[in-house]
Amino acid sequence: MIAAASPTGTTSPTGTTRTALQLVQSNSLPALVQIEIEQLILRGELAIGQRVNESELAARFGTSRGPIREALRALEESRLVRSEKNRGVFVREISIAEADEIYDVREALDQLIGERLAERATAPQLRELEGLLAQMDDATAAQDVNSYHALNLRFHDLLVEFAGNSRLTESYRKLTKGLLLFRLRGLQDGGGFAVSGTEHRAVVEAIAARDGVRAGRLLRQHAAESRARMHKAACAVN
Amino acid sequence: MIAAASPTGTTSPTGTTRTALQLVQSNSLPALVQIEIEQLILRGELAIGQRVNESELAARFGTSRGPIREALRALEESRLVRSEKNRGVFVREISIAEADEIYDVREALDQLIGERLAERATAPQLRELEGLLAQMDDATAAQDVNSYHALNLRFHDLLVEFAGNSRLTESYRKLTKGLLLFRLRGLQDGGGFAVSGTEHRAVVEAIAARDGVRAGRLLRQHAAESRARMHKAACAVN
DNA sequence: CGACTGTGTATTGTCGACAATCGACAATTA
DNA sequence: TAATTGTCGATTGTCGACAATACACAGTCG
Repeated sequence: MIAAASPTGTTSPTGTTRTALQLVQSNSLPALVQIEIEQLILRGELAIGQRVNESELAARFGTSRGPIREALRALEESRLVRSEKNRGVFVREISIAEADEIYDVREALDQLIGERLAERATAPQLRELEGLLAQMDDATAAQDVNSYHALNLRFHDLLVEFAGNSRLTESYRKLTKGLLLFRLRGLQDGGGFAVSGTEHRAVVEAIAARDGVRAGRLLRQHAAESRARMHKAACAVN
Repeated sequence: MIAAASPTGTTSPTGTTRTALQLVQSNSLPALVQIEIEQLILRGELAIGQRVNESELAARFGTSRGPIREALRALEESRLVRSEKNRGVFVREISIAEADEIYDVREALDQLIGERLAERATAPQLRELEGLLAQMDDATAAQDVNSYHALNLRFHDLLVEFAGNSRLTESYRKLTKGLLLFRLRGLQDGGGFAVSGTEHRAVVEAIAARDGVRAGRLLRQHAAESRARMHKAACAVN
């Protein structure tokens, strides 16, 4: 599973689930609602391009429309929805041109991530990454696309997390979330299964070798390959 | 002056002021309020760290608290304010460590900007940049710090705009806005007056020569120098 | 004298209600 | 018939009111 979305930006690093008490005390209702709606969008329960009905959401969450509207405004700021005056808010959809723009930025950030990781990654973190690689190999062997996809997301999320720059993490996450809104959802990463495996391993090796420029270059290339796969898959459909 | 903040992200490219009719029709009240509050923060009329009073703002803008709250939630998402439950929202302040994190990302983006500019900048755009350089020389000669600062902001804003990637523009703007929340406001760019001049000129020359790697490297260095100046200024104070 | 407790006020959090607007469909007219 | 206009239901935009909470301050007790 992807790291839990947190409107305050403070994601619990260890992935520990806080008690409901803490959660309701720290986060306000609009913030909770925001997380919930974001999940709805990212899971595809709210279809891309679909209009979001405020009253309906309010009824669903058992609140009034006020908190819902606040949450939607936040989601608009993070570009997950778009809002048309007097018409409502819609789940945002991005074109391939826009996905390209995102990839352009993402590649640059990926390079930075690689460089920083090579400097800062600790031994336990490296072990965790390698553990993930092994799991991904298993998923590949079993041809389990869903597991692989989840592991892949987690892998990249850990990479940026371990880079140790919260702003970088935030920017990167926002970008990747946007990528999930691509019209042709499902082929964001057109089944680049086995290929990714070796690429991932090379990245981790470069990090372990403390070779920043190589890690950066490899991670950037990896993002570029992902983009290329997206193009290929998109062309195959169109 | 810095490019007008637009909560929808669609900044008018030519800088044409739309009619009030269009503005009130396209942008909803919370969006307008958001722009207004953001300006208040960026101009320093709302002091860094200060609590923002919802009722007060509502009275000031002649609305109820609803739209104010929506605007504040959006500003929270863009990290210009932080919100504490049942206590209110505060204008965010960033430490030097956080500024460092932002600079880390900004440097990477600046490099990307330089590369893209060298590919895409048109002749008129180059002329506009050179015109700005001349104006900045004038400001330097007149020792007019305020004008220089405004021109400098505009220069960098044009650079990212001309790079022709809206997502990049958005990310970059959000980052630079965050930088303005640095505790020691005023010395974000510790008076690197004349120095910047030659750096800027070198960047524009590299772009004009269509040398992407050089433009990227120079622009990244320029950001690094800016960061260094911030550190120097901060140390001088502490 | 210091710490604790209980009030009062200011502010935020949430809600339900009403006005404004939009889109669709029916009615009208040339 | 086709285009225009009028009307209606649904949904959003905004508001004022009330509840919940936090903070400051006075009062009390050891």
